[in-house]
Amino acid sequence: MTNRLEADTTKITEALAPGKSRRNRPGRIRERNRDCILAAAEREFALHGFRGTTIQGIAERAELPKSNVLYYFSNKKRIYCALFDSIMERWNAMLSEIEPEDDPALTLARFIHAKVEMSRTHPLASRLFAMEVIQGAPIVKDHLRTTMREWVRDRSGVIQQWIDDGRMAAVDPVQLILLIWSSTQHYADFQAQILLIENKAEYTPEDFDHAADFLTQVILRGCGLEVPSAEAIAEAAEIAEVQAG
Amino acid sequence: MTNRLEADTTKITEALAPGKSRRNRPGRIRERNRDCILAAAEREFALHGFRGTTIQGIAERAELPKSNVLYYFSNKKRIYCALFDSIMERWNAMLSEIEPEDDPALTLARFIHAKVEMSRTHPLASRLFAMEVIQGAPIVKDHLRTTMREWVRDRSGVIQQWIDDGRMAAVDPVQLILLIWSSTQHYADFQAQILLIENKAEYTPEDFDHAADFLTQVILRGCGLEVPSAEAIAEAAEIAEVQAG
DNA sequence: CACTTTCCTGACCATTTGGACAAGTTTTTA
DNA sequence: TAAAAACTTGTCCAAATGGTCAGGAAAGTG
Repeated sequence: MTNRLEADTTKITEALAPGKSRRNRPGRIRERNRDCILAAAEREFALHGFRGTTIQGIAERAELPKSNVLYYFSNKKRIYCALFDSIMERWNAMLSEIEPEDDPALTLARFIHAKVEMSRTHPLASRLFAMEVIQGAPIVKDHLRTTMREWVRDRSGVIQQWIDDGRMAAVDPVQLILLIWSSTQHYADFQAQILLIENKAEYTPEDFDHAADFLTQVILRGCGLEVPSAEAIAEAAEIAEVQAG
Repeated sequence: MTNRLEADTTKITEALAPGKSRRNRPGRIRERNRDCILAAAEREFALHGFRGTTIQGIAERAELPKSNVLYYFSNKKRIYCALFDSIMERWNAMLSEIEPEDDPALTLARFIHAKVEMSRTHPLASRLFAMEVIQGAPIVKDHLRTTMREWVRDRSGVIQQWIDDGRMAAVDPVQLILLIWSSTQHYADFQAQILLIENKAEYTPEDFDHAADFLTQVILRGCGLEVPSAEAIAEAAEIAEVQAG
């Protein structure tokens, strides 16, 4: 009954205490329930937005009493913020550095594929982010103004260098990043529309591959670049993963 | 005190009764208030989604008592639906027909420009639509399954014909339409993100022109098409407008 | 002008909301 | 194993919600 206000700080026990079995490690209950609540909240918030989501709704989806949810997160906003913390962290992890020496075509192709993959594996996070931004980004405003702005500045600098070196057509680098961002995001955010138009009940894994290939083709060609082979892209992605891991 | 339930049908008096002055034409109060409520509702729904929007909030923005709002629209859902009726109508009006004989480059360029223009003139409608689709399109589901599917089928048929005739590169026509849709929509829906990244308080009119030109360049080139001059695009748009009017 | 229709709105209501809290149970620790 | 810490949850509450309704004001009509 003690730590009510600080109850929603992340990762109390970072590493397992030595000698404790995994099953009985302290904090495991907290971890399990937090994860469960966050998963439920992600669905609810992505479905109804911040104001439209009720704690009761989250609780029901998590199959916990409302009071229990409020034990772990002192109020609705904290749940919402906790979600964005983990979403932003994940994005930062994915969006790797690029260097002027890198190959433009391979780098862009890899970025497109990674972003589509993100839409496939984390569609709810994508929709949640979309909702937040549509509503004026009240929570992630700071993050966009700082981290993401910097991220875009760095990347567009490298792209501009590629252009100056004559390695690709002269297109506005920021616009190019926005184009890749929006067209890839779209598969997660507008899933309902796409499925209805294509008369399908669900995406198949190939849908994402096709989408990524299509986007790579059109955008790279649009930038005056040769489209690398699928193998080359996959290979580049693997190298990047090894470097990151 | 009579027509409470049918109060929210559109356009009671289609034409002005002859001999009536415009100021005193019956139904003018209804029309004015309905418009006012719908404008307020558009902002609120685009900002908070369906569940997150309150009638009280709409009423306050429209500077009317809540009861008055409920006099014109018997419940929240009716307001929401009325909005989508007008949005869909506007879109249908904009999205003109295309023929296999048309020039691919000019037609696509015009479509991109028209869509960006839509993001500029009706950003709230765009965001409202985005919210609706993210939430699974509960209201516009039918429209997407019928009208919009047909629309995409027709267009992609023509594009496929262009490809078969060797007039453009072989790209998936449906994916192409989705790409144009998403990249143009993005400027309205993710306005907050773009402005924060570009460190601006507001869009300038040129921002939209730049965006449209950029997208035209990259997408058309990506489809193996020559990019028409800005004048040619503007001219084609005017001709289309005359034909539509 | 009288009378009908349309418009307006304050008062009201059942339900839901976010959240506080106390009294309990379970788990961890010394 | 007993005390401490962590966890659980039913109960409660004030405020907000969607929506009703009756009764009055204004506008339109013959």
